[in-house]
Amino acid sequence: MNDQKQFHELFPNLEEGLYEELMQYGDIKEVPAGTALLKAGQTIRSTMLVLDGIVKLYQEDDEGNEFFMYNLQQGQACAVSMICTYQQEKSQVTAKAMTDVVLLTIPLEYMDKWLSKYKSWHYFVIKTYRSRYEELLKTINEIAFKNMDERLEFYLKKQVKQFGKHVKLTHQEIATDLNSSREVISRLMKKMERNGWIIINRNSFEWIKD
Amino acid sequence: MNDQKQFHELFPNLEEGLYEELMQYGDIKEVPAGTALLKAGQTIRSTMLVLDGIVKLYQEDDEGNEFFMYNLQQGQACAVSMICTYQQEKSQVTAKAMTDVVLLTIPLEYMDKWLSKYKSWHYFVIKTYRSRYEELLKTINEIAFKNMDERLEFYLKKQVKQFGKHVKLTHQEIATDLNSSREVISRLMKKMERNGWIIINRNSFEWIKD
DNA sequence: CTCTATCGGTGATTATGGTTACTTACAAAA
DNA sequence: TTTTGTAAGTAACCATAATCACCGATAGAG
Repeated sequence: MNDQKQFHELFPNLEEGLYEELMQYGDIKEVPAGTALLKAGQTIRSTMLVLDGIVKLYQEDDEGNEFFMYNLQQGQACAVSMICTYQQEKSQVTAKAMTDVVLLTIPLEYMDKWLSKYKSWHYFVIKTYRSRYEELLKTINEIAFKNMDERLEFYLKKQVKQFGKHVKLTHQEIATDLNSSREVISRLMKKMERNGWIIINRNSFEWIKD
Repeated sequence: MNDQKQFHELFPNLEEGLYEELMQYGDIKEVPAGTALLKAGQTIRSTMLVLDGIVKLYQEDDEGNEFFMYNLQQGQACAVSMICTYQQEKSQVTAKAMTDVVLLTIPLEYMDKWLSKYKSWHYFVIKTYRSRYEELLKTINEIAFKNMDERLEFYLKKQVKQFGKHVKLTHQEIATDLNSSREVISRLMKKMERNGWIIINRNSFEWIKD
């Protein structure tokens, strides 16, 4: 079975019985790009594993400002939904499908059941926490110690790593992610172009440095 | 036994056998205020539970700038050391005893053993991750969306919550925690004093608002 | 009691990045 | 082909906070 095979590759090192239960009780959902998967303040009833596509996690404040945290891609799980699922808590963050996305959603009750039943599930959960925690540490590092030009470079490189050299983002979208303004991003990107790091196109840019 | 009793209160809802093992294999360490408990780049071999005192967790960049993340107090555990312990990874953060501190350190091998053996330990680990992750989210919120005056207020309130109305910190120490400069903090605190929020003393301040 | 080190207060200046206000460029719809 | 909407470029200006320079206050050390 194709799904089964692909699943083994995306999430390696789980126990055989766990794969079966994941297939049996997990719910595969296909959502189009742009779908909101998690809203700040919402109560969460299931955990998400990403099978395909890219999901963006970001913070939103009361005035509607946004701040990019990190992306999830295939083979990764949403730590926030795990965390919240646990005690049916409310999310502090927002998640959005950046591309068409295929998800495996796992109802709350299995989260808990599998933790005692499958050691590999336990490790998976821990690993998910750890890597997301580390992403947040990196993000804090950026925002606490660096100026806008360095933060922009870090951000753009991250996008290039995920989407390839040719990234489809407007200056406005980038500005929103960095909680800056379009003019500032345009200025800085123009400078990067003059320095031969990128080529700016309408609605996209191409990374040519390194 | 006094230690045993106190331990039950600090870390409630663990299994009886786990309390015994914690007592047997955990190592109680008393360290004086100012001790570095975790250094960025260091490999970690044990997890820490805080029995008494306050431990500060902060980031440090290459140029020696600091940025305060959160404090741990009695009844809390260090998520970073749990995370790093797991795969013997290197710490990205620094931890320091802010007061005289009593710790229970747990060697790496028991971390893992207890996860399969005691369900309550499992929950404890998960809970620790969750609450620290949420602290980081709040920190990101502050730094991403707020100005210095609001961040300072948030920071000072946090200290008051932990140390009481009378907090012993110099302006320089506060500035370092917020990765700002002493002059900026002095100015803002003077304004808070004029507004009747605090009383400034040499080496300390008192919170009088609310 | 005096000296010295540290802490805190404050004005002036500067740098970073946010804001305002247009302009130009492009692409799809009419 | 003209219209219209959105993206991007740019200059001028402003706000926040970092930096520089200095002074006064206070607490310990001698």
